[in-house]
Amino acid sequence: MDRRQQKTRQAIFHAFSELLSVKSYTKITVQDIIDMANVGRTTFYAHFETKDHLLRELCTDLFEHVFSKALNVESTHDFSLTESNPHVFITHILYHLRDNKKNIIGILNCESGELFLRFFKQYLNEFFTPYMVNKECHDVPYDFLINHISGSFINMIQWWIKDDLQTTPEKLADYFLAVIPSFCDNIKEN
Amino acid sequence: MDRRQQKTRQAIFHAFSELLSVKSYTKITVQDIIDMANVGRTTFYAHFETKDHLLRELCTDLFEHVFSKALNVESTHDFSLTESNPHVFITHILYHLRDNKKNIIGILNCESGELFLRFFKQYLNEFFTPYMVNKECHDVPYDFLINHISGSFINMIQWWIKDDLQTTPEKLADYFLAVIPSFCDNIKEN
DNA sequence: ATAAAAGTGAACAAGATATTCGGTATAAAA
DNA sequence: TTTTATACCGAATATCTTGTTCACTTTTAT
Repeated sequence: MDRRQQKTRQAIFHAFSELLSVKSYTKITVQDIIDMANVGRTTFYAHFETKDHLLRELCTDLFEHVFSKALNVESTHDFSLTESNPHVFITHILYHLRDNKKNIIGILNCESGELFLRFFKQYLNEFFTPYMVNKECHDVPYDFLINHISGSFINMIQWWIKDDLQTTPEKLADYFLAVIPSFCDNIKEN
Repeated sequence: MDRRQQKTRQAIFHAFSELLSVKSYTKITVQDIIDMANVGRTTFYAHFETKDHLLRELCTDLFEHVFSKALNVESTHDFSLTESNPHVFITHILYHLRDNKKNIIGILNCESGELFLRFFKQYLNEFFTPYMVNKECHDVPYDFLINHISGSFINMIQWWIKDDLQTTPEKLADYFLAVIPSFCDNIKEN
């Protein structure tokens, strides 16, 4: 790929990321982005169809990164039977989110995280699914439960950010597992 | 208050409500609203500073209504010691939400429910607080827990709407209580 | 060296927000 | 009933944002 393309693409991503840590997504204009990225208007639209597509790609990159690492851990360890695994993975994800603090804060900060959250939830659903397969013991529908777990995770992240990421990932993972019924069994055996 | 004011205000609210059941909040323009409400542009801005303020007021009205009814039940019954109360109240709220289906769907439908959800959560926090006072038994911070419960409720509503309100309020209240640890104790004694 | 690809900036159309202003209709007070 | 205040009207306007077009320049690859 052309070196110029990479550079502009990176410049746009970087500018967008910077802006997200300052103001919320809806308030950011394309003008803001191209000013900060120092690229032409035409160039922006050559790379990204709309501002939404840019966000979409940023989210994809971010989650791909965060979850691939988490899933690497999963593949190097034999995960299916180790009882503390959910805790390990959750902690990992939280660490990676904290590393990307700058990006996610702007997206989640109070308003307009819909797109981000939809992405996030999608990844989480996929992520949590393996832990759910044999948990039909609860008297609630499967998709209600998975929705509840993923939603609770996201909700926790928002709480975390509002608290300015004071809580450690380990402690947060504890809280999460303590409050989610499906995983309670696992954690209480420790 | 001037009769004309009431009429236009009501017309705007009604138009807005109608539009919300057709298209999502962000897609609705002020032009749409004043066309449907059949009022002048100036009039709209005389009543509401911005479109956001209109939504804000609509939300306030809605929640005021929903929760006041729920709290009425609370005051007529002796709530503090009846074990099935949480279930009764939650069911009530769900019924009222279903009655206002038309309004909330447009706001929550996929995008841009931030404002609504913030309001909702605020009310829910207040609502759930009395049930929390003596529940420090869990090994998670109090505000984490209340955030988790309110968040789970909202998350459930979104699941419900996506499912086109198929589930009955009673069943949904069951699911909710089954999945929320603080209330598990109550429900399991039945 | 040259053709292909990428970037530039200015201009433009379309659509939305929010304000202004002179004039009209209506409600409440005299 | 007349008067007065105020709510409403609608057209015009300034401003902002998005997304496109076009003629031109720079960079990369062969």
